Amino acid sequence: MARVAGVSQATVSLVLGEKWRGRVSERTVRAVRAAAGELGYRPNLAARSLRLGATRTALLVVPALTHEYFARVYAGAAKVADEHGFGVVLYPSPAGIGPARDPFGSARAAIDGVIASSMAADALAGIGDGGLPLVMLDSDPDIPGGPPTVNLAVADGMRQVTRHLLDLGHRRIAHIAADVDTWTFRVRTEAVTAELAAAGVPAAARQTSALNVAAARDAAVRALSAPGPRPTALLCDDDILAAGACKAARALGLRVPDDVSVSGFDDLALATALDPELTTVRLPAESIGEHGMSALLALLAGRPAPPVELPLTLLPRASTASRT
Amino acid sequence: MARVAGVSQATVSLVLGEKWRGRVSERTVRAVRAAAGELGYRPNLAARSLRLGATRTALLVVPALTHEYFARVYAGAAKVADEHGFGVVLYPSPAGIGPARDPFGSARAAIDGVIASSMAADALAGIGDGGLPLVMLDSDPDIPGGPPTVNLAVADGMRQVTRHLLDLGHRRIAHIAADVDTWTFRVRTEAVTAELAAAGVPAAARQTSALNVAAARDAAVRALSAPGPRPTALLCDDDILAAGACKAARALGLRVPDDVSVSGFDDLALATALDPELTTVRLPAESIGEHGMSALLALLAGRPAPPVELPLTLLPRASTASRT
DNA sequence: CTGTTAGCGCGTTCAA
DNA sequence: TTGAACGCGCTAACAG
Repeated sequence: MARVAGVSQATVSLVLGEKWRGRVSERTVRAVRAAAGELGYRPNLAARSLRLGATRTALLVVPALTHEYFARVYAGAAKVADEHGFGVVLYPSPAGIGPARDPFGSARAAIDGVIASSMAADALAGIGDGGLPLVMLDSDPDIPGGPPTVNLAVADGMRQVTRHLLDLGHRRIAHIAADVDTWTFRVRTEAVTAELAAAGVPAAARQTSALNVAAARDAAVRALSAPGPRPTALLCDDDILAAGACKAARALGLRVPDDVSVSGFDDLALATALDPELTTVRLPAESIGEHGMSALLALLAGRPAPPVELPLTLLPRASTASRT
Repeated sequence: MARVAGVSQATVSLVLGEKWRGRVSERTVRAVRAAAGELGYRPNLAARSLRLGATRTALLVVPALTHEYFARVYAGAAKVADEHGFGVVLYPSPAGIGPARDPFGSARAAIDGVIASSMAADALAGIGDGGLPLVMLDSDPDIPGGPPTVNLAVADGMRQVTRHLLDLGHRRIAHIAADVDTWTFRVRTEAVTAELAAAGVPAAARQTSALNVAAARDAAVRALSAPGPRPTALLCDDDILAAGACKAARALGLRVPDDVSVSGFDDLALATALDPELTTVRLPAESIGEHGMSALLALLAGRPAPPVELPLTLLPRASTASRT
């Protein structure tokens, strides 16, 4: 207690709470601040939370922390949270390799609200959303009256890649799809199908794969060695899948992009680590984190949080080329 | 308040705290539990923390969340934390692109202890280590009387790679070193130097590089096009650097591993995404997280936490081959 | 075996 | 302008 610090106690609260407009004298304020500095005073968060009923902490639920995308979403959310005196704690959902089942057991900090990223709607039911303010990132926006959403223009991004391949003259395009049942991946498949149909090109042969390099390699081998004319382009749902596709091509003696073009999605660090560098679509991951946190903040303040949709940009690089 | 739930209040505390061995009757216990279920009762963490003076939460400080290694350390730490009713909150240190300066502002949950991973000793001074129990991961163990440490046998790992290249017949080995001033990287350089000297092989030409692919590529180009005989192997401090090295080789018209061998360190997902797959050293990331949390738990319980050193294993893959 | 009481550190309201 | 008193929800000690 900084009452040793000269004057009183409630005064301290006023000063450190910046609420002394016309209540405390300048001199006293300086005294309190000095004392607080000397004693290295730290307000007790637990007591403050108890009194205020709020913890100024948000929970970010992600399917898997090891995917670079979510680390960037976290960074974005943490940035704007910090600007408002909020904290963010991570909860890697059990759907991934996640350790715990209950966020209130794992990230046991008390929580004012939840931000869920790229989660299946039902996986979220497990979360203790007992009336907690909730914002959904990169999720199905079609729920009327549902929580506020911050979305990526995933469909448009996928359309851009498809068109890019089409423009390069490709007509036999295989789609390496992630077999993850979330909105973000369902939309990708739909967009590819629709865009191809609109161009009057035969529907893509589709192979599904788990989200890892080895599985993607196998899927791509299947796509490339299927009966009938060989695809000239492999359109992948994710950079990780694209990495597997490149390996598959090489294993079959095909060169990228000379014999087969490969495109990714996400623009992970991986995309430029590969050789040739991956044509892919950049996702504004930090930005979606920032918008998500802003929406949650709005919710907590009782303000409405209008839905947001963030644009994606195609990054043509060396892994795609004209059909020769 | 679950006192509406039948009996009393302190009784509830006992029941939910599993401390009613010979204090409360079976019947009452059932009544309390039923009521708690009906009312969807959630103990208030803030109040509990206030009363107990402990938050059962640990802070994990990492240099950068986007590096897959730290995500895995977190997963390990979170796993054992959860087993003990603890939570883990992440604090990406400002040294990286991190958002905030003060962990008590950013990850504002109150903290019982701190686990610092791969941090420079001085960067840690900024952390509010005001007498907080501290465990250091993958850090300089040479501080006597310092905090408990959990270390990786980094030197041994680096020795294994060096020996591997030596055994393959390489005599002109260039070292692509990360220019990050932390123990873990300093040790790598020392180990390479020592092992080469022990084998009576000329010291490695060394190029330093920031920890990203583009910088590594440039560094590797410098190493490969330096005056004098060209190195036949590129020994890299990290898989990311190795990815850059592979690109450099190819840009110079050299084949990996036929013309030049490349080795990495960390066994990231990247290592098997590349083609050829990277010879690298596997780091038991989850394991170091687990041991770190265990050590912190020991500290909090007043038990001593003996230093731990975890072994590393060499993973020979396709990016290294005999000198032809 | 069960209920009562006190106080953790803070913000706030009320009286001086 | 400031000090004193109350209560947030919980648990540990003690009284019944």
